[in-house]
Amino acid sequence: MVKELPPQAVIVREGEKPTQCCLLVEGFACRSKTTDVGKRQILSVHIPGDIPDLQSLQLHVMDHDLTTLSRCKVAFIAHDALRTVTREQPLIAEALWRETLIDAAVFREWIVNVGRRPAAARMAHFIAEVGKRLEAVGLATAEQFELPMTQIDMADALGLSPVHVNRVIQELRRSGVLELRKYSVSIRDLPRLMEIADFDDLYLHQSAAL
Amino acid sequence: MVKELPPQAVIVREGEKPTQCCLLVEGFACRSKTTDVGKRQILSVHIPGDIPDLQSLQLHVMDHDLTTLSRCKVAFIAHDALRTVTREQPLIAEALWRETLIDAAVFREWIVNVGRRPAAARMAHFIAEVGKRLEAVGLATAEQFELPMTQIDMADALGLSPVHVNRVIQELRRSGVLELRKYSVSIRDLPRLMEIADFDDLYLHQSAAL
DNA sequence: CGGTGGTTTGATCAAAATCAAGTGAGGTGG
DNA sequence: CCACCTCACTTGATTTTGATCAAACCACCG
Repeated sequence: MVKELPPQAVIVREGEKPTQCCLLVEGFACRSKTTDVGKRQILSVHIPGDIPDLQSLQLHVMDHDLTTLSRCKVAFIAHDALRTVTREQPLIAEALWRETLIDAAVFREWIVNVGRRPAAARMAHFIAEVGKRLEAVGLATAEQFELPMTQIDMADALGLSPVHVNRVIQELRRSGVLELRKYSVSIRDLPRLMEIADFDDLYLHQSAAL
Repeated sequence: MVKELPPQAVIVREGEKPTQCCLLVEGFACRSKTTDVGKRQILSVHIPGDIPDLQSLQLHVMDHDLTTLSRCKVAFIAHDALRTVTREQPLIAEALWRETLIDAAVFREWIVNVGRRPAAARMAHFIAEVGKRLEAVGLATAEQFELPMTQIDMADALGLSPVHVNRVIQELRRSGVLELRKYSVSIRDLPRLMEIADFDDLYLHQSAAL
């Protein structure tokens, strides 16, 4: 079952117990949590081909929200159906398991990003990651892609304030590393970006298995 | 195959391709990454019963280090053996998959912790989490347990400087929330700690499935 | 046109980092 | 047995990074 969703639409909310998973067919989505005091943290950004709530197949209650960033086309797959397949086809189960493990690897890198890198590096790392992932699924080059996030969204992804995000972007622009305007990224100096970002794509586990 | 390891022993290192998983039988271990500029970030802390490198069964190259914190007893399980079991017993595969998904849920919470919570809340959250998890496996109460980490280790887990960790601990001590000395934690005011921490154990997914 | 949401700018403030010394408890070797 | 070393913890002073506050600015839109 395929559905069109507008930007900022909640797909699943923390506390819910979904009976289906959501395959992102078109558009961008993100997972997030909000603290006590109303501060939001984005946990991951998702692109077409991702199943951002695949974990709900085994973890019955959502511990975070899943929201669209842009207009999205999503396909819903019933847990029952998925479970039938995975029980009969262990290799498919393993492939899906692997997907969730890559997800976890990205979370780990985000912990490092937010915990130990200064603001500019955080920003650079985030951009580099999204570019790499889009490139891997053939949706863009690593140097040029759409990114339908406001500076406020990026702030929530990077654990920074929106004002500071704005300043970091300007700094990266001024130093000729990248352009970043209205939902679109152009990387001018990829090697430099990677260096600022301390980026190593190992954690994306994109190389063919084994 | 069971092995005794001293504190600070590397179990697996980033870049390696292990052929076995490690079940922690006794002691504490942690996963970590180190940036460019030599800053370490601890990604998770592991207690007896955990299989901290279970992901290596499907993700062939380690994207982080796994190290002991205290003296540990670890059992190694060959990937081959594990794979045989999981292919024949889908329910076991699912249980292991579920474990890795809880792992991921903890990573998500750590992103929030490090990205959006002030230092005292970070500390409190970390302590609350470890207590809860130890309690769940019957190794301690949530109020009183051993925690073989130096303040430097905690700094690396929380994305803070060691000096600041020290000050935060003193503040929590002074306000009667907890004692924290020489590898041992005593929580004096658990409700208050939970409140400071903005702690909700939902993300640990400890309640019986479904 | 006026509203609204996102971006930009400047000024000020606060949290946490860094720097620099000291303290103190084990552990080791002379 | 004691001097000494090391490592963790502590303290104070200072600096830095990034947050907050407040106000424009600017497009796009109904």
